[in-house]
Amino acid sequence: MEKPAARVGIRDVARAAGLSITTVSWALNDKGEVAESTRARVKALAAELGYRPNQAARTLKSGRSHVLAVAIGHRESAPWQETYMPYYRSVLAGAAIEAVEHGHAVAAVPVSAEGRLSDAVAFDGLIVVDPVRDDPILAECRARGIPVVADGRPLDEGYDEVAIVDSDVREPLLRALDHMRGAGAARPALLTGSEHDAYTLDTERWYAEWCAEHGLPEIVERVAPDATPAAAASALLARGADAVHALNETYGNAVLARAAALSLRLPDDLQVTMAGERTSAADYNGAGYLVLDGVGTGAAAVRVLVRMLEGEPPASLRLPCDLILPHPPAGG
Amino acid sequence: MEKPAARVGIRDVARAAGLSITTVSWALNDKGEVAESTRARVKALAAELGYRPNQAARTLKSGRSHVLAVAIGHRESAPWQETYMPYYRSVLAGAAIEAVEHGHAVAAVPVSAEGRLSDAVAFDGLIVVDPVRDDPILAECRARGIPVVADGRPLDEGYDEVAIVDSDVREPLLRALDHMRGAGAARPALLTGSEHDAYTLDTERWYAEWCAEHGLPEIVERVAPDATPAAAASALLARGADAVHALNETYGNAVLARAAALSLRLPDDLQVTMAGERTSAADYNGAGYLVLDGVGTGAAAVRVLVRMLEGEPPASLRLPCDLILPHPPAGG
DNA sequence: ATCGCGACCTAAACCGTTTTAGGATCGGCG
DNA sequence: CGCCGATCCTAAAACGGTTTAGGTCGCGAT
Repeated sequence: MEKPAARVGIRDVARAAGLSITTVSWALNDKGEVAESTRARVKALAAELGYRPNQAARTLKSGRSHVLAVAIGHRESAPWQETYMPYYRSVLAGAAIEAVEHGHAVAAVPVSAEGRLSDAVAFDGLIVVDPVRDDPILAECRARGIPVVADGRPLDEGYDEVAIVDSDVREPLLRALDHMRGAGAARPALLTGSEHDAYTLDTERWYAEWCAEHGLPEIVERVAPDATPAAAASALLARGADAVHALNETYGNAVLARAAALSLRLPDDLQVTMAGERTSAADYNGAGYLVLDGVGTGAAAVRVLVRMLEGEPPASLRLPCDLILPHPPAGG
Repeated sequence: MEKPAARVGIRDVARAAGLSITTVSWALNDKGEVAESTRARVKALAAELGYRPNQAARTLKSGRSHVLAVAIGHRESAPWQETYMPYYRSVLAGAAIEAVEHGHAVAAVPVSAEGRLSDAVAFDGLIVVDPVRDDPILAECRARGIPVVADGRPLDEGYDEVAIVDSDVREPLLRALDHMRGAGAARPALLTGSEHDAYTLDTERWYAEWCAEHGLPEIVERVAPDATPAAAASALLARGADAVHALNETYGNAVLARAAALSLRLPDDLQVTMAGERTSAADYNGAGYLVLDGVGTGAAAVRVLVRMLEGEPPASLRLPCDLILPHPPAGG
């Protein structure tokens, strides 16, 4: 009943057309010198036969797989899953959607615990989210000559061949802090994490600089790798913070949850801002958001990477980062 | 300065070892009859030389690319991006992580507007999220003999070769409705969407059956393809609903936002449940959640698909779906 | 008639693996 | 001595495209 459905290859098309496979290949790819009539006939015939070129063969010959990889993992812990994965998967989805426009596909490729890229799948270029210090992935790509786009500045020096795509967080962060101070915050705090990436380190530094500039005490609570954000949020509020900026939504929501448990009212009793995606939660929960557009970042990374694959030099890109302040109280 | 970094291939290893490429291939892949000492020597040498097998060649020969595709798109509208993409990308991320365990990579492959799968990348099997009626993707995969796992039951009959992975929503949905009724809801409503997939249609049917069973009026508001969830949420509350179940988080958050704007208190003035991921927002916003575990679903789909690729018959899988009821009021 | 050239097409090499089919060497046994 | 089987290894044929290096033909110019 079921035919083996033998795949139709270029040889089948050539045989049916009474032509050589060279001519068929040329006709289908708009290359070489082929009579226009022949070209049209071959194309029609290929469509009729349901010819689909074998991508593996194509890749083998051309060296181009049209796959862009997004490195996943190197943080396999539960905290990573909970805290970083939301952003990571937005980047992945944004990259996937953008890649379509450029005739590429995006693959999530694993990174082993030791930081080696899986060679389970062939890819032309790589997107790395939040490189860490002494990042083994960057080193490997350099050795293998793989074009890389990093989302977030590499901490290691000398990676000139790596293009950087990141969000301009500094300015909106300062505005958020200014806003909370302007609204009366005397003890604005920072809820941060334990990752050693540029985003975390920069946020901490900018917060510290801002505190120094305004003569305010630094109140920093760090979520330890094996601790919960809820615990850190509790500790922070116990230290008398009357405003909190959280590094990400997981941490920010932990603060909101703790505030709700303590029956604190936003923004009168406590002000909260966090970095995170623009979600519909921003419409009702009374917190301010530094909008990190993961989808847009993934898309931008793909655009940059595609240009690099076309031979252009690495061109970094800084994305604007919006600040959404909490809605005024209803009826106000 | 920059060496061409000529890729080292199996021939280079063979030459260095003074062996044939066959022996090297066998030694590295633990196949064939190779002296154990030789095998070890070859492996060491390959590692030393930095040999990485060319996946395209491997795929060409074996017919296996070790890439699992997740079909993306077929809904390119802005509402899709806002409402469905969050779930979609959870599935994608979950699939990507699980695939690692099985030596596979996951690629997001585009579907053209006409519903044809891109052939930009080779893959061994496909995961389709929420197939629609007369789904062209399913038809194409059948024609091409590609193994498929559907997240959500296909609406078309006769796709026996397609394995189904979905969440068991019915039971927790009924419990959520019962809970709201038990807490005093006289006009429990449904905020639903316009997609023609099993999840949407089933939810609507179960709600209707539940209303009939309890002699309650059906209050259904549907977010039209070109309308905003906010408008639908407003309309729903204007119709006097005192409890709402929302089809997804985007819709549910629209209800919460509207409730906040009207200064309605949860759960006294309004009860809200929604289907969605278990996010940290559930800890503070007073709504109940039907936990749709997109990450877990993606992972399960990969497991099922991998087994199919190993030759086993399609085995469908139903995932349990938790119901998280709102936290009791603080201090209660 | 012959040459040159453009237009169109083809045979065969090539990409880097895996796999098939078949050596070579050696010890043991009749 | 000759044969056999076990053991370890190799030459060459795939896999399915793209590309290189021609080949043939017809026609206008010499």
